[in-house]
Amino acid sequence: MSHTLGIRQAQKQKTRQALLDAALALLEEQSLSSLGLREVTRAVGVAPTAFYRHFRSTADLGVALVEEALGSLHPMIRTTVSTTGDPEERVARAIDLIARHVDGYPAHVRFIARERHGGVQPVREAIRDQLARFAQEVKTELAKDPVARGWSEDDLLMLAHLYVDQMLSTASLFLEALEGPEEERADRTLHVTQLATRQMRLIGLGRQHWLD
Amino acid sequence: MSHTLGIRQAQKQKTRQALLDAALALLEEQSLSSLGLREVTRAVGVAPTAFYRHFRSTADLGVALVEEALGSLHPMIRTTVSTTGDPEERVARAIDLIARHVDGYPAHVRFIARERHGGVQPVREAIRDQLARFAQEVKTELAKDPVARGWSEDDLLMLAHLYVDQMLSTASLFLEALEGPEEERADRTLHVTQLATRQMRLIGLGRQHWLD
DNA sequence: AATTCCAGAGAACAGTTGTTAACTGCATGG
DNA sequence: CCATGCAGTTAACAACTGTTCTCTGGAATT
Repeated sequence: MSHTLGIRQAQKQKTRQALLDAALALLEEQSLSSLGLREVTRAVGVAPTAFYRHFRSTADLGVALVEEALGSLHPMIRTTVSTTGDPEERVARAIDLIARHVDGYPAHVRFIARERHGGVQPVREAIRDQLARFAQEVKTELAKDPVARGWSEDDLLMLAHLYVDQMLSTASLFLEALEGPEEERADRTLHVTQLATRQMRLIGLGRQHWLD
Repeated sequence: MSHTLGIRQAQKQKTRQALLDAALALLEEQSLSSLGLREVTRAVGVAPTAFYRHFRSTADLGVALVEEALGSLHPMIRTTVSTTGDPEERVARAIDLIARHVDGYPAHVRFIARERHGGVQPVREAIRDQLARFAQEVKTELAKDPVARGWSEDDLLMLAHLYVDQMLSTASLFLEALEGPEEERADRTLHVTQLATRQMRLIGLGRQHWLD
């Protein structure tokens, strides 16, 4: 579908990606609202004015980062809350998937956790929209389960939001474990896994007895 | 207990509080990591250098704000998860308490939600510590309930953390409803109340069937 | 081969930032 | 009453910020 783009466009996208990468790295130690455009271009090695060829402002760049961090994550949702296997196995699989994702893309996870309630409105909205999409997808996945018989649409969405929040909370905990000193890492990761497993299990129990 | 402090100390505390108030107001539209010390002193109407008489840095001020926002909240915990009344009534009371608190101190709630995963490490740690204290208090309150018979200490703390996270999430939703346009406020507040009620109810169900 | 386009460079702008030093005036304790 | 302490002021600093305008070299188009 995408015909090979010329040298021109390719080089442009390359610098654009370099700007996004540099920004993401800088955002490990600060918030988006304090990220300066000069700071980003300096890290990439281009002139400050080059920034404007790609983004209107750092807030604009932030919205693009939301897309990069969450946009490609939708296919994963289906497998995370898939219907196959017994409940206990499903919980273990979901948490393992979260742990792996945090391991693979820690900066993305940190960015989302930080800017979800951060100081830049357009970015907050972009994250909220993406998470709402996740909740919708989780909802349609939940609806497939026989346990969902007799559930109202509202209740399904309510539970979906609870799951999405729980996933984010767990991801954030895994990230904190990852940031700590090397020697504590294994212990803390295990601890988070156990905590998250039991919380998910408890929510699952509430789900089973919802219609009593 | 506190003997009346002299004119000198009183005036100092007054400016200190003015700095905290001004900072909190400025933080409604940005994050702490982008808050400048000059910005704060300008808003108060004092010289920039006066700032140093009270705080080493804006990060230091942030830690003081955490104390102000959460420190005085501990007595409320007991009533929020109190043991009296039937489960449904307790849920309603807890959510009503949260809604009232968000109404009374919206800036404090926003600050905590924003800086919990924000870009300033000492502030993150201060919030984490306070929330851990909350969890401990919720845990001892949960332990009083007959339903908690046979629960391990770990499981009690696991549930306590789940409740604390849920409270924060709910508070944040109430805040969003409060920030929206006047005409939507009532509707959105009601919607959040219903959502939070059902989520708490579901967690309560999981709690009841935990030992099956 | 000649022309247009455009990503990035360069220089300059007014305004901002945190931090230092030396000061002033007034409440405080001897 | 007088000497000390200290909250807040004033002035100055080098460094930094976002944004504008002008320019350039090479890819893209004709």
